[in-house]
Amino acid sequence: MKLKRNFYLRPTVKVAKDLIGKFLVRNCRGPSTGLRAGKIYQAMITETEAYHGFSDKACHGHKSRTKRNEVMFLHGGFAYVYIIYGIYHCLNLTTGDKDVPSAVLIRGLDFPNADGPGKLCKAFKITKENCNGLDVTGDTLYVEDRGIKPKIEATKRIGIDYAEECRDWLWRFKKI
DNA sequence: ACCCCGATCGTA
DNA sequence: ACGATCGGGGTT
Repeated sequence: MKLKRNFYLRPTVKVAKDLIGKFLVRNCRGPSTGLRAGKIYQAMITETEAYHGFSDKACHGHKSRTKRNEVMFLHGGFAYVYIIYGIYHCLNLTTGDKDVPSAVLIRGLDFPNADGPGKLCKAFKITKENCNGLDVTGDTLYVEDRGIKPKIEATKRIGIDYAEECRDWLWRFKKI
C-alpha cells in the first residue's frame, strides 16, 4: 500500500531506515509533461541517507533558506530534487515538521543503472523541473510498502567530508 | 560580475 | 585517483 503522510511526519533518520525495502513508483501519467503517458517505473529502494536540521553541516538547509532548498523546509512527504555538479539530479523525500530543513536522499534502487542518486533519477525520468516540490502522497511519484523487511546496515554518509563532526554520523542505510 | 564548490559518475 | 561540468550561493 502507498505510504501516507504520517509515514513522513517522523524523525528523518527513522524514515531513512524505514524506506529501505519499500518501492519507489514513478507514474509518468502525472501532471509532469514531456513523458510518455502510461509509463510506470517501480523498484525497491536499497540505499538512503538522512539529512536533518540546523546542526547537520551536511544538510543543504542548515545555514539558510534559499530558492534551491526551500522544499526542504516543508513538512514531510514532498520531493526535493536538486542538481549536483551541474549535470545530475538527486531525489530526496522531505520528513518531519515544517520549517526544519530535513529530507532523505534516495541513493539506490534495485533496478538497472539505478545504483547511485544521479543514475536512479536518470533511469526514472526524475528531474528538478518535473518533480521538485511534488507531493509524494499523490499519484505521480510515491512509495509503496509491499511487506518486505530487509536486513539493514548503517554507515557514514558519502561525499560530505567537509561536514566536520557530522561526517561520522551513521545516517546512511543500505540493504544487506 | 566574479569566484568557488559540490549529497556524482565514468574512466583509468 | 581524477577530471568533467554548470547551477547557485555568497561576495564584490
